[in-house]
Amino acid sequence: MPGQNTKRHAGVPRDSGCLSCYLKALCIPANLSSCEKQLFSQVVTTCVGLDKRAVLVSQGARFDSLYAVRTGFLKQETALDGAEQLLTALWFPGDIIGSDAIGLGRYPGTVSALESSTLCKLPFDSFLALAHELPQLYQYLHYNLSLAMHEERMSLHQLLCRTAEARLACFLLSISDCFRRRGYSSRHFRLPLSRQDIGNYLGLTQETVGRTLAAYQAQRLLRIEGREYQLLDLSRLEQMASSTGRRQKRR
Amino acid sequence: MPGQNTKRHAGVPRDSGCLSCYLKALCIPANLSSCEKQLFSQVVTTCVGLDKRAVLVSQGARFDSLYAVRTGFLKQETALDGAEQLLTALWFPGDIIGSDAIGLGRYPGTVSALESSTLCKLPFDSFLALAHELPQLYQYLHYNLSLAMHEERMSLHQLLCRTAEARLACFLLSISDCFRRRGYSSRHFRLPLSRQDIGNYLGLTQETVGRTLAAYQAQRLLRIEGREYQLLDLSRLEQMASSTGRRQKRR
DNA sequence: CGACTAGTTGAGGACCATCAACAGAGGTGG
DNA sequence: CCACCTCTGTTGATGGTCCTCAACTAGTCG
Repeated sequence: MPGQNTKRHAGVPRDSGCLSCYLKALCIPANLSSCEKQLFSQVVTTCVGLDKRAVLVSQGARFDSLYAVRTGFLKQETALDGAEQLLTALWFPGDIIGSDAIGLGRYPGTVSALESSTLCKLPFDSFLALAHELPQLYQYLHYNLSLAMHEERMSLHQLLCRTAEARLACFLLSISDCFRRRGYSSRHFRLPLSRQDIGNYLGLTQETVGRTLAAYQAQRLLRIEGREYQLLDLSRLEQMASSTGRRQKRR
Repeated sequence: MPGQNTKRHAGVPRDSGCLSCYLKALCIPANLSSCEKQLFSQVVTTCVGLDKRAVLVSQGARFDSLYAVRTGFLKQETALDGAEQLLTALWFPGDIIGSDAIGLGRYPGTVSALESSTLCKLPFDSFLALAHELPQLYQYLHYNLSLAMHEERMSLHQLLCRTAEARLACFLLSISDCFRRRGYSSRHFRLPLSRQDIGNYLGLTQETVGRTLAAYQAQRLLRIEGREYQLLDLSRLEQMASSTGRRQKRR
């Protein structure tokens, strides 16, 4: 349904071979032989390009494909019946979009690009058909779904009983870790999210997010210029992130 | 590792045939033919009995089996480095325990029985071997992992920006729905959790949980006697549960 | 009986949502 | 060029929510 998208790239479908993709160590084919990667490549039908702010899938649309992120940065927003808008997921290069839609049969939120991005589309039917030949693909699916569920559960349960200060520290550190695992700097990165987006992700208001970040800067824990973040004191951030309970005990 | 358990049933291994189990419509074999259920039955090696408070698996133990709940009620507690203790999952009859351990290779929390319970043990190796024959089992796994991830994500993201009042209403309604789906009363049930447990699940303190429940009773929304809960006004509870944002706007 | 656990109640104050006003950046049109 | 709008982010005042600490009751177990 390309018509639904507000903006799109001219669609430069890059050579979509997984063999030559520099993300192959992060993405699905990681533990396939090169012969199997060749097979897998055939499932990757198109390489989708998205401009900044362009919509990949709309909330409620029927699920048919997973997408692997090649370049860029995407978010998922889920609207509830009220005026409420939750930011329910963020994706980096190497991540798979859509694994929360398999069970539901519909995409549970609107996915859009935070920067211009390129993605590999994996039609789920073809994926399952291939998985019948290559059980490693099934395994990949279990392991990753299970791991994602566990990590999501742990981090959200932790956030539930944390102050705004600790929630933001958790958030920045997990973003930092995402960049680190992908070979970028863990201390200096661009995070193209508004204060409002961050607030929607963490269950805080934009004012609180702004004030807390300002307090961090005053304490020389980090430096922010626009949407560029520079983490200056990772160990103290970690300390704040894991500070137990909602409040500091009085002494 | 039965030796790790503090208490156990004498181990009455009931006839473990899935064909005769009255939960078969809820549990994994739901969409298998009766011939395939027969095959599946052979994977279900033992029927484990647990006394109240007995431990099924300890946090950090190596993952080897899923467990299906036949009767009873279980919880998972995860200890973090601090003194923090989170209640990260609850399971009812028909639920599968351990799907958050597949990716990690270890059980992420200590699972114990809130009432005396019986479970079917499904060694994961055998499960995968059988799934190679019966791809429906793989499908079952994907669909349910994906659905569980999505529901967990949505409910926890909602809780993040809700007041104690709304969090508790969400919690009670979701428990009520669990009972309804299993054919029990959705308005009158026994919930063998302490205030502390509920607080650990929702990110609140036991005092706040107690006070909020007392306020509900004063408003005739529900009645509590010990750990018996009777929901008197479901529609107003639903209204509180979905009340948007953290505070009521002033008028 | 004392020891322990689960639950209740009250006082005080930390935390953060809310509302409002404002500043700067970027885009548009005349 | 300027006037105007929108979007994003900042700052301040105010008060509701709920955490913390403490004291107390009731029930259970030895």
